[in-house]
Order: sequence, then C-alpha cells, then structure tokens
Amino acid sequence: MMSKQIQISDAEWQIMKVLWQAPGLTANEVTEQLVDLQEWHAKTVRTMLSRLQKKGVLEATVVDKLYRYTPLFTRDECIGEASSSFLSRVFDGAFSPMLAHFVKTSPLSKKDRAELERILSKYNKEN
Amino acid sequence: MMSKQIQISDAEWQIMKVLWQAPGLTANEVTEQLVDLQEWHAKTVRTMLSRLQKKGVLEATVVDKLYRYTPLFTRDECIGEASSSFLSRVFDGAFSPMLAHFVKTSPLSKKDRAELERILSKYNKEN
DNA sequence: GAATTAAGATTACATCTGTAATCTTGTGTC
DNA sequence: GACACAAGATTACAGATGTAATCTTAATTC
Repeated sequence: MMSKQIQISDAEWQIMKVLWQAPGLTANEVTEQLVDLQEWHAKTVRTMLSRLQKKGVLEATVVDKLYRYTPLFTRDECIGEASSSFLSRVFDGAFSPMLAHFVKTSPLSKKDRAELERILSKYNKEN
Repeated sequence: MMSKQIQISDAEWQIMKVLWQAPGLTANEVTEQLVDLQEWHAKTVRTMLSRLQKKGVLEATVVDKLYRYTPLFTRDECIGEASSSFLSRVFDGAFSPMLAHFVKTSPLSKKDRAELERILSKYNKEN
C-alpha cells in the first residue's frame, strides 16, 4: 500500500508509465522510450528518475555499473492514490457525483457503456 | 468555457467551493465559512482570493468599499477542466478504463449503483 | 487631529515542479 | 599515463503552491 502523501507529479507520471510497462530500464532506456512522445532532454529524465527515487516511488539497483529503475508501487496503487486525491479535491470525496459527471460528459461508445454495465451488474451481485 | 491552462490548486478549490455555494461573499465571509472546516488564517484566505482573481477565476467587485468575490466559471466548467487533466495524466485520456477503475474500487452503495445505472441507461437511449 | 483598526497591497519564504546545465569521476582510447 | 566521454551527483533557476507577516491607507474613536 502506498503510504499516503506520496505525490506523483504530471511529468513524473510519464516516467512511471514507462517503468510500469518495462520495469528495470536504465535512465537512457527510459529516455529513448520517451523521446518519441515527449520532448524531454536526457538530463530532465535523469532528474525525474532521481526525484522519484528520493520520493521512494522507484528503486534503483546497480546492474553492470548502471542504475536500473523499478517501481516500488503498482500502477493500481498509484492510480488509487491519485484518484482519491482528485476525488476529494474536486468532489469532496463523493464517488457517485463524480461517476455521474463522467458518465454524463464522456464520449462513451456503446461498447464502453456495455462494459460499464457489465461491471456494475457484476458488482451488484457481489455485495 | 474555461480557456484551458487555468489550474486551480487544491487549496484554491476549497475557496472556490465556498464561492460557488455563495457567490459574492467578502474575504471575511469566505474565511468564516472555511474556519470551521479548514485551519486557515484570514491572511491565507486573502492570498488565495487574490491569486484566484489574478488567474481570472474570480471577479472582485467593490460593494460598500468591500471586495465581493464571484466565480467567473461555473463549478461544472472547472470540474471539466480538472477531470480532463486528471484523466490524461493518469489514464492517458481513456475514459472507460477510468470509469472501470472507479466502479471497481469505489464503495458504491446500492443506491449509488442504481443511480448510475439510471444515468447509463438514459444516455444509452439518447445516443 | 492623534491614535487605532481593518481591508487590501506587498512581501516573504520554503517546498514542489519543470526543465536542464555543470561538476566529478571512473573507464576506455591513443 | 593524458585525454575524452558517459553516468551519475550536484546545482540552477523560474513559476506554482501553501501559508502567512508586514506595510499602507482610509475610516473610526477619543
């Protein structure tokens, strides 16, 4: 479980996404993954990695004299953190108004809605 | 419509919530509303109000020699902004994974779920 | 009218973020 | 072994944020 109060910033999320996809990359490998998408300088990526390590979100292990970075929390854990922080900031922590908002404003395809209904009914049965 | 790139911080959201509830309050009135909930100093509230005004989120009009603050955007507009920013940061902008996450992890009551299903089916009919 | 207040303006200051540049050091090259 | 290069460490620096304190000024009170 994430020990609360760990904040992952916008830019840091980009880094984390890469490392959840491929844990254990080196700084350079992370940079390569990002260069296509982002306009980040290699130095910038290194800064992010260090900060994330300092925050305790990443672990750096030396392999062949190079640091390899690995997330210490799962994507789901971090999503949970970010979500509840967002939820309390914007919706005072109330789930259903938030869901209602998203369902109302989102461009859900028929398929998306079917999926959601499936999930809902599944959870209806369970509790 | 909010002109994008307006960011409302955590603390600022607290202020905004008060003013959406009761537009046109003075700084002191806002402070009063918040003192029960938050531990904010009156000076802090004033700083927030000024910043929000500077950001163009609030408008300050002088009434009887006192500033009265009014939101320039509706709550829904700001929710929309915050949501899409959250959505793109955490879920790469993909709605249904986000919804699925929330539905799975949220402690929805039977009533909440019923409400959601109602909304879903309503939107199913519409498009 | 001198002193006190209270509102608002200005300033403060540490931390976090985005975005790197510079410094240090070990390693490989001639 | 002197030199260059690359990885990592340290430093930079402006804007945002949280959280106020101080300064200015106009109105209020003796």
